[in-house]
Amino acid sequence: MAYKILVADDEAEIRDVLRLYLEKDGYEVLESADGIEALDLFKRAKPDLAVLDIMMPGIDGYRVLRNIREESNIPVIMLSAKGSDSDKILGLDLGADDYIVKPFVPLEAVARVNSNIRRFYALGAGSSQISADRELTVGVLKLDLESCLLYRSEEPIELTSVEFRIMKLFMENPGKVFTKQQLFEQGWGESYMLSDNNVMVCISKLRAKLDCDGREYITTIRGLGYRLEKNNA
Amino acid sequence: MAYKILVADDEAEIRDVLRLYLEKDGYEVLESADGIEALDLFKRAKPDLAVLDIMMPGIDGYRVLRNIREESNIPVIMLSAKGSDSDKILGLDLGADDYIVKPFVPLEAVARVNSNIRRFYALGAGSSQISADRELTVGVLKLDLESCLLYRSEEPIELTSVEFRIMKLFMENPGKVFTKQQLFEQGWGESYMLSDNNVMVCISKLRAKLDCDGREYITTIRGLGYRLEKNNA
DNA sequence: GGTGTTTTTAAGTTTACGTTAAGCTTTTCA
DNA sequence: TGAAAAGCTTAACGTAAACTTAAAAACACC
Repeated sequence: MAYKILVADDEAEIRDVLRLYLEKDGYEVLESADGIEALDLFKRAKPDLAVLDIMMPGIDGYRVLRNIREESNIPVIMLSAKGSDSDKILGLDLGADDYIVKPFVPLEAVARVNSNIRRFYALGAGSSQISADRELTVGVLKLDLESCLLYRSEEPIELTSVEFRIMKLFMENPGKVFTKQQLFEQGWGESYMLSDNNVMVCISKLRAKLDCDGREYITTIRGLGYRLEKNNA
Repeated sequence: MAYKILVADDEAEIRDVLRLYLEKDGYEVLESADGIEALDLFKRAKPDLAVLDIMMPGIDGYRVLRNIREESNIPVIMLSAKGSDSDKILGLDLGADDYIVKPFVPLEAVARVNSNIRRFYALGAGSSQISADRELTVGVLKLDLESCLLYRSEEPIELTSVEFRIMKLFMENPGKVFTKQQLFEQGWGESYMLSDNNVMVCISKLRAKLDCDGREYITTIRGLGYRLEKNNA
């Protein structure tokens, strides 16, 4: 389920920009134009993170923060117009987790939201550390996902980042055939493969690293793709 | 038999994250949402280690800690919202073994649990050592957490604060690859990395300090990050 | 408030990875 | 049997990433 982000700022423009960017990143955005509305929304909707402007009519951002902190530890990012350090310190002392100075680059704001969500909930897209095991084993091959090292019966083999991602896919699905297109997407993170030669070179290098001769580990299925053998020697 | 870890926090999210990570590491997890429940569970289930949030409804973490200490020396790790050092000192004075500041990186929490379990139960079960680890050792490298000095086979090396935090992360997870983003968060305590050059300069300085030549200690994995070698000379 | 240290910034250099291309090998099917 | 297609391998190359250095800025400690 999408994380809910509470955005409190009296300027509609800021709210719009943040909404645009945050929704593009898959967040659900709740807006409020002042502190009272923000607190109300916080209590009703239970957002997962709050972005609070400091200067708002009615209740200012600090007081919203204090109120939030009385009952929750969710990440709170403060927004401030002036860049004076005293603001920063005050905000962080009151329990804010991060700080953005206006005017800001939208991408920075989104990066900070992402990062705080990731830190606090540790479930963000891309960090598959939770669901993933720490190592994968197929026959005598073992891939250590922490050190990014491949072992062939205890002997360590250094991999490049592309090789690592491809080996990971293979070892998560031993015995399964992957097309060059699939391997390309996994290794390069892009979908437009202008030539399949890249993949072939990579497989070639991998085979050289894995195996002095023969082809015991990665089998070619002509016309289809490649497969990591389940029961390797 | 699996070690039993008592996790007491009023936020379900925190409990969930900790449960997920701890069970991944083979622990049995007992949850409680407030202090009363925590004490009850402590008496009934006899956990091997407790993680206690300080701010809980009803009985707070400090009082739970005091109650536990009246009859047991098991390792206790306190959880506190981003905070003042006085909290930290109070907790440690009351007999806590370690301290985690929210928001925390789950992996750090697990590392601390591991470390406290190892220390307390490794040599002669239940030996009454209460103080936390004060040094980390990886091969010939030793990091003294009190003096913030790094030793390479007895030879002391001065570190700056950023270098220290990064070395600490490395040495708590020897062999593990960290991205520049992760190193930045650890070293600078901030989430938004404007440029990765900082991290590279820091690694460069560290390598210069560690090692007159070569690259035996910190390895670059291009496209992924850096790794402290487990078995350094 | 001045001085020494740490961190940031910026620019120039180096390096290693992925790309490309060309020639080779294997497989398939007329 | 042989030609075409698919796959393989190698080595040179270009480039983006990583590295290094020095100077500027920020910071911390007297």
